Amino acid sequence: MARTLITSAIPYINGIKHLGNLIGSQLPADLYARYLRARGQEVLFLCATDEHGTPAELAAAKAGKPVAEYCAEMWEVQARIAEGFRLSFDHFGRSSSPQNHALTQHFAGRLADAGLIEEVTEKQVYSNSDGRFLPDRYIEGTCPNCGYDKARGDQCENCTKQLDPTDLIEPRSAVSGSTDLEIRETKHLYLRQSALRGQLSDWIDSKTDWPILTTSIARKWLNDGDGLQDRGITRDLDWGIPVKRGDQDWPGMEGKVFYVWFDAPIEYIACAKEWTDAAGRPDADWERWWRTDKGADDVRYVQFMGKDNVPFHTLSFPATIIGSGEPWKLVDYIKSFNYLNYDGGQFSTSQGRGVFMDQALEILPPDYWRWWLLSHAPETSDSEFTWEAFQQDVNKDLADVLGNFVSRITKFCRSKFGETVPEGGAYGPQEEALIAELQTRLTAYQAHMDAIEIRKAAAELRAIWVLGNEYLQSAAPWTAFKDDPDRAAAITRLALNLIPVYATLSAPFIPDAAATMLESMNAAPVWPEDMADALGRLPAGHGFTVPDVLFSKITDEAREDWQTRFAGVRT
RNA sequence: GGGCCUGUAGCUCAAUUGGUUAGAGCAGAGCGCUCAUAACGCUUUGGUUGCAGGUUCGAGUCCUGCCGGGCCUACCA
Repeated sequence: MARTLITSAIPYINGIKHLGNLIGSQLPADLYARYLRARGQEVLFLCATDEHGTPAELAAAKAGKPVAEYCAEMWEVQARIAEGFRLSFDHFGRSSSPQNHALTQHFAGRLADAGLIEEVTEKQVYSNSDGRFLPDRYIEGTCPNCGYDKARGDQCENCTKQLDPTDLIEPRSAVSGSTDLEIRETKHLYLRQSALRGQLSDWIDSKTDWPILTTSIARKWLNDGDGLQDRGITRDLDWGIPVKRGDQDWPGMEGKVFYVWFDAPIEYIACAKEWTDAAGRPDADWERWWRTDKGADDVRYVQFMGKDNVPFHTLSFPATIIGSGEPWKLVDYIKSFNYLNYDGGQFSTSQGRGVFMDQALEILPPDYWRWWLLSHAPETSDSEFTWEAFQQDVNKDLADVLGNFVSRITKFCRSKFGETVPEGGAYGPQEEALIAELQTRLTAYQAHMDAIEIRKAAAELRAIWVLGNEYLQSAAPWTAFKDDPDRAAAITRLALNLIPVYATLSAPFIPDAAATMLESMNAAPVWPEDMADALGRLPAGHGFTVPDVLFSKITDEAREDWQTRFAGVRT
């Protein structure tokens, strides 16, 4: 059986993510995982929280909590919200897990043994009053170029000039505002990515089926200037994975931790071990997904991420894996996304602009969000969320086209034949034409889903829903019932059979509604490989119940209310 | 500054990689139906494909320039 390993970019720990983050990786990954499972594939779908780094420490300090405690709490919050959106992770891990500590240290040791680690002494800005080294962008000051007084140490946002922290006039800590800064020497480990440039370049060149967005970003980094640069993989922080060489201490690196971008992708692997450890299962059970020498050579590995994550997934992480010299699974396909904007601007976590995942679930069930976000996934360019479009699209697609179809045929049947699939009549030319059309569209739908063309798949699915309404309109069982009840029975029987088919096909997008549809029809989710077959599955005499309204509509009042409520900044 | 992406109907997006008359959904207009969540179906109005050149028998698609939007630019993650 085909096997697919799916990972979603792991969300950072410092707060609740917004809808732009959701559609950028977790939601499309979930769609694909659910689809492949429905097609009978064995799937391992992993995600986790990304917990290390300066922002996590600062967020914890702001919350007045030890960073470990803060992260544990935020992991709970994110895990609960993920459940709320029905994200079907096989395991939702933590980059701070013991498994990731051990594995990250293991990789560092292997890379060092391979001669791919270099120790570099460099100068960093240290803030005495904050008691910490500060990353360049956490230093603020006046731009020497344009005079902007909130320029960051890496770049001035006003004139876009790239800066060094020492360029700033009157530099201060962005954390505390303190000007008590000094330059200190510190030693760090660098991953010699430049030594792997040829291998990485060949590997990227072999990925001819990848989106141009993905490969062009990778090539830019490979070829820009002097080519791929070596990268520091350690930091002077308290919170993180202590620098070790395998299980040995690393002389001279005491008190330092690995850089978050070094350990975060490794968590994709460690997460699989967390998954089997939690169930008390042997390592072989996760290694068959990750080690090509232990059964993973037939696994297809697909990653989902926003475009900002592409360099780390196309270069840094593969450099870690290739450099280790061990037979770990490399990614086979990367699906990357552009950004979702909010009502004319960007969603912003730091500015609290837009709709956040917890708020979204407070006002509407997950299927509404899933459908709209997925059917508008920013695949080719940035896309935009507006409340008007959201209301209009969701009401039309979910309530009018799909929900009302289920409602009209179940209620028609109940009033004329009772809550039982009616007996009598036979499928004729009209039914054959419908089945042929469904089969054609099903093939297209599957092709789009296989190719992870999400918007196209959503459009095709919607077209499949529309076929049900077209059929009812032209077959008009309410007319036939008057002088040919057998004919009306056959039409009704077919239309009722559409419900479990629609539920099964729609489940990756709208799992809750799909479950309700199946439950009300007393049916099981069976993928309709053959439409004629699938539409005969509910036989005459099969009992069902008319479901409650599947999707109630978003009223103008509610939309206006939300529009106002989410216009400002989250407090 | 450099690199990459992008610009198609009022809105959101297609267009088999250079091939006939540029297509869908929504919104608008008209008609039909009465099973249904005032839902559904049919028909229909919208286009100098950002602008200006060029290559070609043929350009939304390729080339050049310009204009607009976006992303990245290696210590945020």
